[in-house]
Order: sequence, then structure tokens, then C-alpha cells
Amino acid sequence: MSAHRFEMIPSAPFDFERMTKRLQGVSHEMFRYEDGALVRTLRIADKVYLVGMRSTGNAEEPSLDIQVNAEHEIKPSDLEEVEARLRTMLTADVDLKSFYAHLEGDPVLSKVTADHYGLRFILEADLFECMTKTIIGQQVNLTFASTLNRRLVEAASKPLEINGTLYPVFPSAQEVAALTYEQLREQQFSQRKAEYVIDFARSVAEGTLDLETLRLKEDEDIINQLVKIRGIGRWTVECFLLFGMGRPNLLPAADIGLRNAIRKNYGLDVQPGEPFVREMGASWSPWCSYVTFYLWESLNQKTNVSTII
DNA sequence: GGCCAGGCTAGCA
DNA sequence: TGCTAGCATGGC
Repeated sequence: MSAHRFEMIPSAPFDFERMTKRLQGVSHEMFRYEDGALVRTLRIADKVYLVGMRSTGNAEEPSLDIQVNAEHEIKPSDLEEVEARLRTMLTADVDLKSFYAHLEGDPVLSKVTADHYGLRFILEADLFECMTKTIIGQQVNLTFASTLNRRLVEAASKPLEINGTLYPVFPSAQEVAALTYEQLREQQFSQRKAEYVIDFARSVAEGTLDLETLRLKEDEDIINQLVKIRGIGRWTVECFLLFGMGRPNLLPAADIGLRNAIRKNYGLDVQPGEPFVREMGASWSPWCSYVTFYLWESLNQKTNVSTII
């Protein structure tokens, strides 16, 4: 057992409270709150850590106090890897000021960004976890998807014990690959969902599919490659690119939430169609993902409905 | 009780 | 190539 802590400085603006507020709305299967710190386990190169993040700054001068615990000895190189992973997850190095500057000529979107100043994506912890959760989230409501996620975690992996408390660890591809369809059927997965999740994990575990090398490819190339896999469609890959890889310029023009948000913010009488969204989105490039994210958030302003994370 | 939920596949015309 | 039933369950 070992414990370390360090300070992490994201680029400004960075509003940690605003970012994590979205996680508090629903019972999340991976994140917890402990004494104001956002806590979850991370798997990095076959080592598992418990990481706690607490804000000690503000949006203009952001600073995070990071606490790291593990059952194994933590080396300085491990801490560097943890910080690198957290910076990616928290999109801490994205140049939000350029994004805001890009929208200066658009009064509607400028107001939306001002209302959510300092908001950044919190990405999924890794690509395998992201794709697995997205497949599980297909078609079913978010509450049920969360239940299925939790059951998958409980069925496939051992929790991490720190100071007498058990923390769920998202299973590795190998652990999910070792499950049988029947095991997930018992957890109320449909036959198809069980097959999609396990077959995907097996292709990753066997090395047929290398998720990390996908990072070298363009969005459209990744979409074309992954939709060939049974159980993975365009929507699923777009979620993967957004919440797994943090690609900044994705426009999910068919998304109902995005279309509703455009209708609301621009005061349109009817929900705009996909071609209209593409037309509008042309001027958002190279920040389409961020405009989409902020528009989604503008829908949640009153209802506080959580989105995928 | 019926309909929908941030889809996708398989089967059919 | 394009359309649609079926999937499984929870929430409203």
C-alpha cells in the first residue's frame, strides 16, 4: 500500500465544479465523492490506482490536488503516467480560449459559452471502457445502462481495496473476454448485447483490434473501420470519438439532443433537420464537438439531466 | 398498459 | 439498396 499526492495545473479557464456537476446527477458506477473529492480507480498498463481529485483553485487560476493510492509501490514514473492520463481525461490542455474566440461573431453561441464558461469534457478513462459502455448504452435508458455497467464491473473484475473500502475497477479486455454470454444474460443483458460486449472484448484481448493505434487515424477512417464490427454503428463510434478520444471536431448532426438545443437557442419553430445542422456546423469547425457539448449542456441548464458520462 | 429510451442487426422486398 | 421487426428492460 502506498499513497502520494501532487498538484496539477490545468490550462485556464477550467471550472472543475461545473465539469463535475454533471456526474452528481445520476448514481455513477465508477465515480464517487469523498470529502469533496472526485474519486475513481484507473487502470494504467496493468496497474490499478485509486485517484482523488479536489479543486484548490478557480476557473481563472485552476489547480487540482491529486491523491493517488495503490496496493503496489508507486514510483515517480507511475505518477507521471497518472498525471498524463488525468490531463487527457480532464481535457486539461485544450485551448478553450481559442474556442471562445472562434465564436465571437455568433451572439447566440457566445451567450451559451459565457453561461458555461470554463466547462470542459471529462473523457472516459480509457478507450476499451468507453466503447464497452457505449455499446451497453445503445437504445436503453441511462438508468438501465448504468445498472448494466455496474453489473458488468461486478461480474468481471475484482475491486480495489484501499483503507478497508472497496472501489470498483473497470475490467480489462481480458477479464471481459473471459466471461460467457450466459453470465451476462444472467445480469439482464440481452443475448445480442452480451455478444457485442464480449466479442468486442475478445477482439481487443486477442490483439485483432488495437484501439490505441486508432489514435493515429482521422475521424472518418476510424468510423469506417469500426462500423464493420458487429454491434458497432455510426452513433457508437461518434460517442467513442467524442468521449473516448476527445476528438474536437465531431458533429453528430442526427443527434436529437443537439437538434433540440439548436431549436431552443435560436428560437426556431420546428426541430431542424440533419442537413440544416450540417450547414450551421460548417462555421463551427474545428470546434464542432465543443459547440455540441455546450449546446447539450444548455439543454440541461434547468432540468439537470445528465448526459452520457 | 403502452410507449420510449442518445441503436443495431438480420431478414425481406 | 432501402425498409422494418425484434431485441429486453426500466421509467413515466
